[in-house]
Amino acid sequence: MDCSFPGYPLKGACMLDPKLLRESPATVRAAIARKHLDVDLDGVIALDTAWRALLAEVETLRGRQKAANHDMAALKKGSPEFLAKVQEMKAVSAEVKAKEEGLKSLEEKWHAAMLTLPNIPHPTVPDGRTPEENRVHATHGSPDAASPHALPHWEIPGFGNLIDFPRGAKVTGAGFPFLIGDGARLSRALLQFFLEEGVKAGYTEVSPPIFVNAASATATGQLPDKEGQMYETTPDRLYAVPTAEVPLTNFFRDEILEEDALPVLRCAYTPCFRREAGSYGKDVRGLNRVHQFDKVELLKWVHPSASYDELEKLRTDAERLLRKLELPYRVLLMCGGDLGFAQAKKYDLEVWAAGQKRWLEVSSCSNFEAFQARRAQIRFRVKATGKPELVHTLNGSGLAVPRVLAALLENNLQADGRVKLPAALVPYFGREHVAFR
RNA sequence: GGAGAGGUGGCAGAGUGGUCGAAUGCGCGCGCUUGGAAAGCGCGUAUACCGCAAGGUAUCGGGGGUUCGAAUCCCCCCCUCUCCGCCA
Repeated sequence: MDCSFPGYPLKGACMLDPKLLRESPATVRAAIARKHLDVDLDGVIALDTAWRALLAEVETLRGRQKAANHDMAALKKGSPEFLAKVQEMKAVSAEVKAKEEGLKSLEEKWHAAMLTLPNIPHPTVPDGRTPEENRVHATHGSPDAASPHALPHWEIPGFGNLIDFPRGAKVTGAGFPFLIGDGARLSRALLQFFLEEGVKAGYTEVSPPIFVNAASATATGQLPDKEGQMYETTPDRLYAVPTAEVPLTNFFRDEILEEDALPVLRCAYTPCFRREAGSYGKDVRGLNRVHQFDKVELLKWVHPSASYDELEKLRTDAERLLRKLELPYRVLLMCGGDLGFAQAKKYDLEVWAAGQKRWLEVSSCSNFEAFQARRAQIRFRVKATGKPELVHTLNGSGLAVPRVLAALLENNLQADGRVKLPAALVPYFGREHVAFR
């Protein structure tokens, strides 16, 4: 039930273009430096060279086999010439077998090594190593404008009536809260609002499977690097999706689209499941970090020439949601060190949570250029040449529900203990106020 | 879950051990023909990798095996369809 994995990703699909490594290793070296990664580039290059040399040897031998095969077809079976040829080719066959074994193991090493090479950051990505060095690209609304009654959402009187962590922990485990009454209703209203806005912005709504197989998780990079971060099912070895990005991106895996079809815009709501292994600390309180949460994801498959325009539009589409919700937020342009392995450029949207007095990430809008597309083999046919070329993929949250919900509760808490909802949400929620009892 | 039938190029569909990257048809592209079109005729029409190039190699659902040689034989897996069972 593992869909011929792990054979799948070895079919020549790696993330960075091997040609780039050969023709411009300096570019790759610079990218590694800008992302502050520790990669043995020289080792990768050595493996690549060795692999190519051995491949040439094996192919030459196979060529001999093929030629002999051709000759033997013309010979009389069982004739002395034929039998001599068989003897001769037995030796070649043994040699091919031995070398192929070496090639296979070398190829695996080569592939693993190639997977350590990160995507190249875009020139507009600022230098920097830590999150503190991300550039504040824009700020909208003022944190000071939030309610003077603001409290961290978990301290709001009656919060437990809307979001029940203890019972969630009893039933499932820590980080799996129940949403009840207005909590559940507000969450649903937000989802509905996000989806409707996504559709209005031109994204086609999709409801994808929320379990994926290993091949899909590999194509989008969850495997093998983040294996421990996903929930895995037994006995079918399916993975609960950490984001809709995974099933959505894989929709076109191993396909060639028509150039006219680009860009393809899609949005999807899914619950998202994350083990969050190893992330403890004070930022995990309340809804800030949970193992299951609802999110609408925005996805784009675009022509390479358009991907940076599309990134700006994607960011704008996500921002619009926060504006309509009248939440103060800021846009961060991620620096090289905080960019992420697969991204060429990334904006984070952070909403102001007035009770906690801190910014919460609610969206991350990224251009992967051809990095994901290469691994997932998603291409389009260039009309002028008839040849396939990799698409560029982008994605961004639009948006993650729990933190938005938290910010709404904190920022709009009134003296009477109720929360007043922004006008845009009222049609979806059905009332103007959230009550905690 | 049980039983059976299948998975070959954009599609349909041949091919049961060798000269098969794969007949034929459709579709598509270019050209001829035509006042123009249809028909007809001719040519072309997968992807990836290696190579400066010439060229080579791989791929017939996936993986493994037998063999000098596998689309073709053997084993395992996946998927689709039909019937039965079960079920929201």
